[in-house]
Amino acid sequence: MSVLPATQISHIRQTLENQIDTGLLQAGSRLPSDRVLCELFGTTRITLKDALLALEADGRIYREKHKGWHVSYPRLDYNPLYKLYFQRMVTLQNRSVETKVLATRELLASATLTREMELPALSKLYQICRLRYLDGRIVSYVEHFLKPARFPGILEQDHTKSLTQTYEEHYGLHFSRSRFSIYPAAAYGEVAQQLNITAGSPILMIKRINYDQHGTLVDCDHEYWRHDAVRIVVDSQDQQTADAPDPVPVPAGM
Amino acid sequence: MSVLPATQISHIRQTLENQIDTGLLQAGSRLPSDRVLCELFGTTRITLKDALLALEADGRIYREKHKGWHVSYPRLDYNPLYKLYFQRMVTLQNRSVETKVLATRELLASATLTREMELPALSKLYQICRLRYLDGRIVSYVEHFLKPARFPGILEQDHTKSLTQTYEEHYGLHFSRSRFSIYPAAAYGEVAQQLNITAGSPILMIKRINYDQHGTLVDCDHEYWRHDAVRIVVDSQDQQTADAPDPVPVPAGM
DNA sequence: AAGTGGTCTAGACCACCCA
DNA sequence: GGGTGGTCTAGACCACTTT
Repeated sequence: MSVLPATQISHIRQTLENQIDTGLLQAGSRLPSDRVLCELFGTTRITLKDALLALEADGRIYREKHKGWHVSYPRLDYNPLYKLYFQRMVTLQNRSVETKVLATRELLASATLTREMELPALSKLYQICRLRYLDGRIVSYVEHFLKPARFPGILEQDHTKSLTQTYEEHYGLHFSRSRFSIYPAAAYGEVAQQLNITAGSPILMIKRINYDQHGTLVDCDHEYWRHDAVRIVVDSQDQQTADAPDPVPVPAGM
Repeated sequence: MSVLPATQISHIRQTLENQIDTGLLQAGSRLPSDRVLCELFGTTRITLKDALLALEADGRIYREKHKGWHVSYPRLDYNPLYKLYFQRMVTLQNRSVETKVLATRELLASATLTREMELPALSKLYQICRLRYLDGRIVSYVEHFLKPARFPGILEQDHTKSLTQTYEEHYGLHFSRSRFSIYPAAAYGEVAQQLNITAGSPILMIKRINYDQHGTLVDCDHEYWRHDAVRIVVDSQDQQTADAPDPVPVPAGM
């Protein structure tokens, strides 16, 4: 009764999707090599790749460079309104997180950062680069940019645990406010390398700007997420934000 | 002094990106046809396509089926905490929105919807399908699912203006709370067709469940956004949500 | 009717991973 | 060293849009 797929690509996609949905292919399990799949579906590597790319775009499968295609795991719920400990957000979902520090350095703020953090020209920043593992798998590459004046000596500290916690314990700082900007993008260069994905692969970008208890902008971070690993969850219960004044009726016809 | 790109793909990508950044290619303008670009870069259509797909994943260019590649427009800021009128959110950014109603019908809730809306088995729902245009371009395909008991006769009304407004004016309803779930996905079938994109193209999925002033779940909607057309913006200013109790310190080493 | 993008074939070589 | 995925070539045919 069902309509036959119009193309080989959608046929391959639907077949694999079906095998995943019915549990024949489980989360984390590896698909056969592309040459084997080509044989299986009687097609060429390019056609097969188009089907796999569509499943990747949909977050159903993922790949690590030179290590084949795997079935994706359930997404982590990321709630931007749950401000304090990222680690706690993860453990509440019965999952585990690890953090690896890649580098800490002082640098000159780029043009984009200068704008985003409202800095004067030629400002210096501290940068902390980290890699986050969810249940043992790499899920995000994170860059923190800190205003040096507020965090003397922080580059020498241990950053494998929560940075937010370090802020509180050593600098008496807690966040009163964070501004998030979230959008789909692609990974290149260092980011793609660290996430172990092909340049040009889709990711989810999460940028965050943080203000301390005095309302002062103190740091920001750029999180590059594997796009199949996360879901943004927001609950607007009885909230009214500053930039949402009393609503005015909109003219008809809009 | 700069490192030469390792591959043709990244060379093509960087060249086009540069032309866009410097304004030589402006938002909305069409790239030359793929055969012309192949000639220009001395490569084949498949290699060129890989480069264009990477730029598409990054939201720099977009395509309409059989109509070529175009430079993307600036993203719309979408603030889930700004609850009331979507139309107003758009006009505040000095942009224009239009809505086209595609279909209205009564249907049996799917398994997924039944779970998401906490319905008993075999429930009926009203469905309203709409297409949203931002500055004249299609940006999202939206499906609303309404609990029929709460909205008698609504299928016969005009849905080209704000649905939220209709709720208020005709059914004395306003939202006290909305739960959002946002994640990257791919477009297939009806969605891809209406958005005029190729099946398997990346999109941004925004699911929303709405509660009225009595805290009762009344409707939900599924928004399929062109993934380069939107950015999620959240400001957590002094907010504490119900599912974020007093934070407990996390054991060291997490 | 001409031109465009979408799909598809049948190969090749290389870089990287693992045994 | 064998197998894998990533890159790349040089074509073909079809569906769709535009003129």
